[in-house]
Amino acid sequence: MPPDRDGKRARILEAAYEVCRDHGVEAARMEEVAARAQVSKGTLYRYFESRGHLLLATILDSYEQSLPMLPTAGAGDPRERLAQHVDVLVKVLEAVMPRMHVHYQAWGLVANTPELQERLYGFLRDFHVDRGHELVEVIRAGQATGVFRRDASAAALAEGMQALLSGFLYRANFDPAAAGAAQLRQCFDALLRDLDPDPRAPHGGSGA
Amino acid sequence: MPPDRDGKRARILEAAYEVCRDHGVEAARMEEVAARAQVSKGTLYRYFESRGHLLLATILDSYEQSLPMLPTAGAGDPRERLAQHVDVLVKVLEAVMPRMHVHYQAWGLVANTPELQERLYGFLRDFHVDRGHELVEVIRAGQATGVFRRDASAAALAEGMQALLSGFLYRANFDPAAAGAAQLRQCFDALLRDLDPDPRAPHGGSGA
Amino acid sequence: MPPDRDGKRARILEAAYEVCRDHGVEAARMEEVAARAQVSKGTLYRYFESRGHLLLATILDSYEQSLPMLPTAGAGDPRERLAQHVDVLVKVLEAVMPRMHVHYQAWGLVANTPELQERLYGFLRDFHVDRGHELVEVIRAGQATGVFRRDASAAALAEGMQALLSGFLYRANFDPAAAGAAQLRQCFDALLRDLDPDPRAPHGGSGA
Amino acid sequence: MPPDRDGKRARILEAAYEVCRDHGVEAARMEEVAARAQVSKGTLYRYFESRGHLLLATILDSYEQSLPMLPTAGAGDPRERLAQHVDVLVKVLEAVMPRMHVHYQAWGLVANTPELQERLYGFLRDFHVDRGHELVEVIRAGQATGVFRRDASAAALAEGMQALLSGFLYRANFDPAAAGAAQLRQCFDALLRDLDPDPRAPHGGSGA
DNA sequence: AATGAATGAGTATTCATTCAT
DNA sequence: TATGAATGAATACTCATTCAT
Repeated sequence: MPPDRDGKRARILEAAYEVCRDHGVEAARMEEVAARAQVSKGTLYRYFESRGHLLLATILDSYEQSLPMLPTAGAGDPRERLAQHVDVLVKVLEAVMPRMHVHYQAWGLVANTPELQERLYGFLRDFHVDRGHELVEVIRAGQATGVFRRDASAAALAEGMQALLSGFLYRANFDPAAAGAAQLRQCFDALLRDLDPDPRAPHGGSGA
Repeated sequence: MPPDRDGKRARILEAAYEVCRDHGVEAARMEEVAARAQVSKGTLYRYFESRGHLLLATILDSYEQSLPMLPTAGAGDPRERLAQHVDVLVKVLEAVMPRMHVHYQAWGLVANTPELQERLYGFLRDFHVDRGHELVEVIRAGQATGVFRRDASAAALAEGMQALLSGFLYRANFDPAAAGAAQLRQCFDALLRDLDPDPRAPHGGSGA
Repeated sequence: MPPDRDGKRARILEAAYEVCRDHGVEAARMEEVAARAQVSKGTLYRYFESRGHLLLATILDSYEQSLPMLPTAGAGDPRERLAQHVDVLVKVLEAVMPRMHVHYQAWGLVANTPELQERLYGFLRDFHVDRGHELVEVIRAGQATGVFRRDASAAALAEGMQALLSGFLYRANFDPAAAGAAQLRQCFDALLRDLDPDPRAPHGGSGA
Repeated sequence: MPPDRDGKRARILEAAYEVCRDHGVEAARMEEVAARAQVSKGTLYRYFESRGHLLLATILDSYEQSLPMLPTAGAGDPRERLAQHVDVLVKVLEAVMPRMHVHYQAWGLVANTPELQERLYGFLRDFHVDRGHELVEVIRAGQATGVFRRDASAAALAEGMQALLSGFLYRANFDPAAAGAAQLRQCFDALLRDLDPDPRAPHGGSGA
């Protein structure tokens, strides 16, 4: 793990992503990655322990790069903050979708290397858990102030929101037309109507 | 593709699934599949064009085997029929979850073979579309009879239900505790509360 | 370890020996061995676990092939039997000498593989121990009948004979002129004069 | 080849020997040698042309270091001088034995480089020839004064002594228990008994 | 002189696929 | 039809050596 003198590490990751995108993760050859990054094969191994480490790093890096900034959890109208979250999740769909083909191939990559598998799983777990906490917090804030129905399960809704996003990303792989941003937004609206205070009032969400 | 004299084809598929489950899809070797199926390697190629074809068939077969019977779309109380659908989807989660690792690992393999990719994607697309139609039909039936809120978007709810299931299956890979049947059911409940008839008149909310 | 249908195993060992002789053991490449044996690289691995196993087998096989038949330990004049042993050891020198360059390279080959090292060491140990027992037996027989001096140490002489041979083989590597058969025979004569019964009588050995 | 400012050359040779001893000659990497010698890899190449040259120098240096001072050929009782030689050879066995593994492993490496092979072989040849001359001289001196039997072949005995030592060093590699100092001394005794003056007149035995 | 980052040639091994029996 | 021995393409990784700093 050298201190990355000339942005080599970044160049390698970029090159590796391109190769994965063009040929598939499994078919990505170290030689081509090196050539695209304009470094030698040996240099690849100064920055990454093995092909598996490089490719997983590439995928995770690509994942993070494609994630828009999450809304900073601040004080404000919970309804507005939740709407911001919805906006972000929809943007995540749009940003990550083009890279889903590469991301999904990570599952095959890590299957035979416990260390890599644990890294991938840990990354995804942490990501979901963190985002889940934020969502729960926003919902609870709204329930506290009475703008959200108090009987609704904040946990279930937070998980549901994330599952909707994941489900759309999954489907985008093989049916992009059915997994668009507008459709996801509609699903969020339907799900979050559960938060409308009784007696049913118009939902002030981000609906079109 | 001989007509499967002695159940050999099924034996091969079962053996292939077991090998994939035990060693990972990528590490599944034809030799071991043949040995487990008690046939020779040559025989494998009488039933399947290539390793990729066998693996894809294994995934699809395993997918189909793990799907409980979908409720036959019949006439009945739409609320009850929808509840049956929910039950089935939850059961699908439980049935498919143990096989998700294998399913996901196949992604990278088929990605390198356009023919196989199209077959996998087509299968999944059709599967989702068919199930989506059934769900929409049930919801529309309920809306027609007035037991479901008419302003709700049947399409969005149908897609949302499927996305929730897919999202849970995705998350079950790396965080099984967070993706259990009870949690999925809660999400369905929250989402489908959107169908509760509005005591008041429609007000032109965010529905399409 | 297949039953060696067409003498393939022998062909491979022969080819491997030739490659080792021509390029050195360390530089022997599997590809060239396969080409010379007129089999594919894959076939090499059906007969030998690894390059190391193949090369060690080659060296040991070559060692055994170059060993003349040892005199059958039978009843007879111990002096004559001992002379036969001397003849054999001298023949061993002549037979093994051309292969010493290859044999000595075995030491580098096995250094990093405990299994192979143990095999090589065991082979050499057994070989020396067995031959040592035969020599000791012959000398003791002569001492029993009085044709050999009883105070001589049979064990020391047996070990000395073998050490002389090994020492000549060692020296033959870098100074073949100094390690010829005639010189070895002279050394044996000098050493075995220790067996002449006192008072000193002419030694009836194999001296020229 | 700088004049070895700070004992760097010696440090490098010592480090190289240790690495060879610990990991085997073939597995000895320049990087680790440099690290142990606390110099950079580049410095290694200021003192030694190549890895092969360094390794050969290491072997030869180690060989010379492990040799106790040979008895200075002076005037004195030839029997005593010969006994001193025997003592030295036995000490050589003890001193060199621990390093034999390294010495032997070098064989395969130098075999691939004619220049290095010739240097190693020349070194060993010279070493044996020089020592042989000393031994012959001592024996001849004793024969001249009559303390050694005149018919004995000084050349054969000198070669025999060296061969015994080499043979013991060889065997020590794989059967240390059988190649101890006491056993070597016994062999020397048996061989050199050939020098005992014959109480009776020479009878034209096998001597040259 | 010293450093150590970068280079890139070199090769054992695997395993899907074939085809003679 | 079934077999399984034989094939051989394909590739990650190492490490001696160099040379810009």
